[in-house]
Amino acid sequence: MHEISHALLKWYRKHQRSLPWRGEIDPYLVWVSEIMLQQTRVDTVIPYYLKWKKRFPTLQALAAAPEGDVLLLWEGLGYYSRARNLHLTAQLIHEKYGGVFPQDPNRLRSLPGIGEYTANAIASICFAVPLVAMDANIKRIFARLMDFEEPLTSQFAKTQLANFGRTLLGEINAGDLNQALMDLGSSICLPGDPNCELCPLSPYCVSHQNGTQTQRPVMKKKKEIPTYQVVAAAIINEHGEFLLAKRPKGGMLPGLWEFPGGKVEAREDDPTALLREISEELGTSILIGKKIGGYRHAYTHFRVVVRAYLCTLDGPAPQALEAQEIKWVTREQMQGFAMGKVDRMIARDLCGMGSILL
DNA sequence: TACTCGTGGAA
DNA sequence: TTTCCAAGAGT
Repeated sequence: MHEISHALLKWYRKHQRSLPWRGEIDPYLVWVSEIMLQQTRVDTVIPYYLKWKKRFPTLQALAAAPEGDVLLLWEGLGYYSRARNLHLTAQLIHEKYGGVFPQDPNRLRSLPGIGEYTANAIASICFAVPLVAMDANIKRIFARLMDFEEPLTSQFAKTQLANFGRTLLGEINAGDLNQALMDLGSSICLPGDPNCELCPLSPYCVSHQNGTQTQRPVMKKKKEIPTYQVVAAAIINEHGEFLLAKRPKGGMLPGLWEFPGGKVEAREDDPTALLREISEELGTSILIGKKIGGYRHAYTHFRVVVRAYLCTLDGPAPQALEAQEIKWVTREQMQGFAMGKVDRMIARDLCGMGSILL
């Protein structure tokens, strides 16, 4: 074990990546980077991290910001509850901890959006607490080093991984170990086709010796994902403003703005579905005009094919029956409202349409 | 335990 | 085009 960590740190000293948050010890910034990096690639995170650091340089700046600003900066990163939890936790630390980041992993763990991984990452990197931050990279590396033959989802597997990590850690600095393993996992010990020839740990890797490295870790097969047909209405009023709805809490994309609409049910055509959705969501009716565009998008558990139509109101004033809030906004104002990918594409196409006539 | 929650890049 | 899946958390 001692030899493994020695070989790893020797490799890390030479090959570690240069990243905007690498070497950072301000727990606020380490926290922000760790949250952004959850399920998200480094190359995607970097521009967001730099923007964030500029706009919200301190925990106090974040705590004082309006939620709309936070979501707008986050737009495009996905998993938007991360942004709301950052905001929430900043306010919580500001109020309950006097703005000082807690160091105790258990206390960190109790904050919204901080789970076991992130708590251990912050504690190890900022405060040298001796804990392994068990992310997907580290699990994969450990599973290969051990040639672990089962999926990693069981409690038994988690115990095995934790024991292996504790032994490997020994007296090494945990922040260095964690970041070294993550760099190795992202550049050498890749999920699909690991570069074992370049790996400093291959002499100690059981799956490499057994030739099973591409089969580790054993993954459970995932179920198929459905595709839904969806319609959306860009309702324009006499001032050239469009109706946006703020999505409800609890579902997808909470707090983000969208064009009203929804799923086309079985045996419905687009107009029928759209009129039904507008009635349910806004308590009014519309006239459906020309098609703005068609959009394909893949979420984690389903795909959608969205068709958006230019519409006008044909009934009483719309009410926010399901949305948190509704608002008439000009095309120019729309970029100031945080949206998911599909609605942003619709908004973009709307802006490219020039003068609009039904 | 298993499912929900986004998006984009790579193969 | 499709599939995979990335520094996970919450329920």
